[in-house]
Amino acid sequence: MLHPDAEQIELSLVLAALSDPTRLSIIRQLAEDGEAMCRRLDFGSKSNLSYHFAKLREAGVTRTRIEGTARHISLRREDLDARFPGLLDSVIKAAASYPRLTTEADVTDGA
Amino acid sequence: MLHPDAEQIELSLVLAALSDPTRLSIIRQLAEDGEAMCRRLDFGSKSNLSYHFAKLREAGVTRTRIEGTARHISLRREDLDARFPGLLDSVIKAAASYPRLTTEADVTDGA
DNA sequence: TCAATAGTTCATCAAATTTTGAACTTTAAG
DNA sequence: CTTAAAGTTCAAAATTTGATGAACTATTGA
Repeated sequence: MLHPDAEQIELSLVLAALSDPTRLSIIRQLAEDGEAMCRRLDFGSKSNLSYHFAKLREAGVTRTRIEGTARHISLRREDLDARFPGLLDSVIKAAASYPRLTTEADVTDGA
Repeated sequence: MLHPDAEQIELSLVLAALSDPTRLSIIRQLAEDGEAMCRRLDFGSKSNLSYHFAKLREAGVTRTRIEGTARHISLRREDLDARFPGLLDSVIKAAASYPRLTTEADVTDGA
């Protein structure tokens, strides 16, 4: 479970991580909800979601916290703001036009 | 020679266009010099440079002005600022760490 | 202990990206 | 008209990316 140091975060990797529509949907969800768990997202296959989360994490865009068997994913806002001021905010605003990946669970239970 | 309208510019295409190190070098050069001509850039092959310029142009990041046989490339700063406020500025600042693609010509003649 | 849950890792495959060189188009110059 | 210069376009090769299912690891609960 690798997270790059804040200083090692590389622009081209961050932009590549953010350039995929699926991952922009994830970013939107994280920006709105604060933290996401894999199982709460509607997604084709577990392994593909795992792949996208790894892309974001390895680029330094997200941090993954492990709690039991669950992974809690959040944006590395401060690290990104320090390294690339303004970048994440502008992307988050623009990502509002991408669809959410919300599960029924989110709608029906109160979490 | 297609340029998307300002309103049609798509975030994921812009981020994909900006996510390549070669193109970040081009962006840096354009931000510093205002306009670039293909022949002024040190580059492996003409066709590959043409390809990278097309990527930037088709994503809406640059505008290409034709003058005789030469192409003059410039950033679409206003269009991008209107559509994704702050995005281009933050990328330009961060792109300063990518190498220039300067030719000898730029150094020796005064253009 | 046994089974279920949550997610990772691996192999594979399809699709998209990047690079190269050759052929082509257009403009300018002699 | 002929030639050269500046780029574009096309086709082929190399690389990378993204998707899928099966096998695997680790934690939780009965």
